[in-house]
Amino acid sequence: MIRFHDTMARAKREFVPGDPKRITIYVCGPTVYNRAHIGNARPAVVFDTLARLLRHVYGEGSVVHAANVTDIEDKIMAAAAAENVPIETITERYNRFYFEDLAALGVPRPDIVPLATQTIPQMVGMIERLIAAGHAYAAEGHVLFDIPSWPDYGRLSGRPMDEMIAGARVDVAPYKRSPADFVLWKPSSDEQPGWDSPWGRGRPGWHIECSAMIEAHLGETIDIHGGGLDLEFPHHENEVAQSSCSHGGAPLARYWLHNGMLSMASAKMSKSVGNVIRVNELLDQGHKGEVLRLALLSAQYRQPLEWSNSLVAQSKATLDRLYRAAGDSESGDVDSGVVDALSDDLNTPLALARLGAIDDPAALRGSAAMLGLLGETADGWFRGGGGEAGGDDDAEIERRIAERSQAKARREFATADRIRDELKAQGITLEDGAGGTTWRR
RNA sequence: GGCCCGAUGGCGGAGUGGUUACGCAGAGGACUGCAAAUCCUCGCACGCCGGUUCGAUUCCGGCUCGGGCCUCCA
Repeated sequence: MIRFHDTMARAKREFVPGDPKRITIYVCGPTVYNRAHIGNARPAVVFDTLARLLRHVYGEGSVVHAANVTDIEDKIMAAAAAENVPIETITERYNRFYFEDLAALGVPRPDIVPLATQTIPQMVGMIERLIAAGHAYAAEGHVLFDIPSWPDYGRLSGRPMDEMIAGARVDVAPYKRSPADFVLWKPSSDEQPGWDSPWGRGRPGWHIECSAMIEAHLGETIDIHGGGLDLEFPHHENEVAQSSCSHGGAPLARYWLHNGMLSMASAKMSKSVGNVIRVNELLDQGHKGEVLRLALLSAQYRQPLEWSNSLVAQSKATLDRLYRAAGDSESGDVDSGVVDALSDDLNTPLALARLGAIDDPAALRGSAAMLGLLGETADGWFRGGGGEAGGDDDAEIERRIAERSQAKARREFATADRIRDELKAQGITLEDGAGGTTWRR
């Protein structure tokens, strides 16, 4: 039995998909105007792991995993203006970087990656239905969602609606009927990107994108909606309102899963605070993507996670040990203890602990795949990354080792140790085993 | 201010009403020419104050501290 903590229910619930042959997952993706930091990568890694579990349990072709890319947004427009280029230049660049970074973390491209700019007609259609149903209104070129028209507003995030309406503390635009009403569509000037609509040339608000993309690609009610905890309000709350109100009250998602935030220096990692470290920076520092992935999975996904050098170092050490244990074996059966741990609200730390207890190298490798780990050979893991980093190539290393072995055979240990020290200086560690000497970088 | 979450050993991090992980780091031992790796052993914890209970780290209440959302945010 799989159980997930459902934000809407505020409790763990047994997972029962609407259709076990087609389990639908949607995760809010990036707005592509700069490079992803490691905090942005957490939901991608978490929900990729979730998809791996579901595919294992329900069958390879049973999961449809979608994650959007927001490629029209005011920050993108600002970035494009700063470089004096069209927004496509910005969005295509960072879209590509985003999936490159994720690939390094062992996250494959989701099955469906809709672009906001290619879903405009669906958004317009949804807005029209919301207006017709009395849940939205047009005013001064804008269209706004009418929050008082939807009594369930606030249920997901557990906020009383009347308080929110009364407590809006930002400047309230004059065209809003109620302070908390949010924008579905806004007008664009001639210079700004825009699309023709019944309300004039304009562009969509952020929240409607996800609702429309889910409707277009996955249907009215999906099984799992994921995303960062910081999106719970207002973004997800608004999605619920838009989708339910345009679908005659049908729920948007059966299960809402929210991952906790990554922090650094004890504060949430965020661009506005500036305490971010980008995925590509970490990779450039020589950390392998799999190490970063393990670090992200070292805490259960709902918990906050403090990012630090020590976390990365510990993850590296753990992975080294796992690779040594796995050796060069083929991938074998998945350990049921690992599946059980993941089935309990994706308890990755417990799954990792059980992984470490597996004796059989093939089972270890097969089980690690559930977490997206141990994806390469042990040789590749320990010896890869050489060559261009300077130092000897593999053949030269082998020659030096042979030289040292001969010295050892003559019991000239000073010579043997000198060779070992010289290799050590190049980052090559030797291990004398029963079957001869092995080495790793 | 409102709403919500967390507090476990040097560090990371599960879990449990009564013997509790696991990893990293550390100590000792085996092995080794010496190392490395591996194996064995060891030490160290459940924020504070009450309550319930035969018994609480685990349940309840209060407190303190930390964090998140309420504005863009994974």
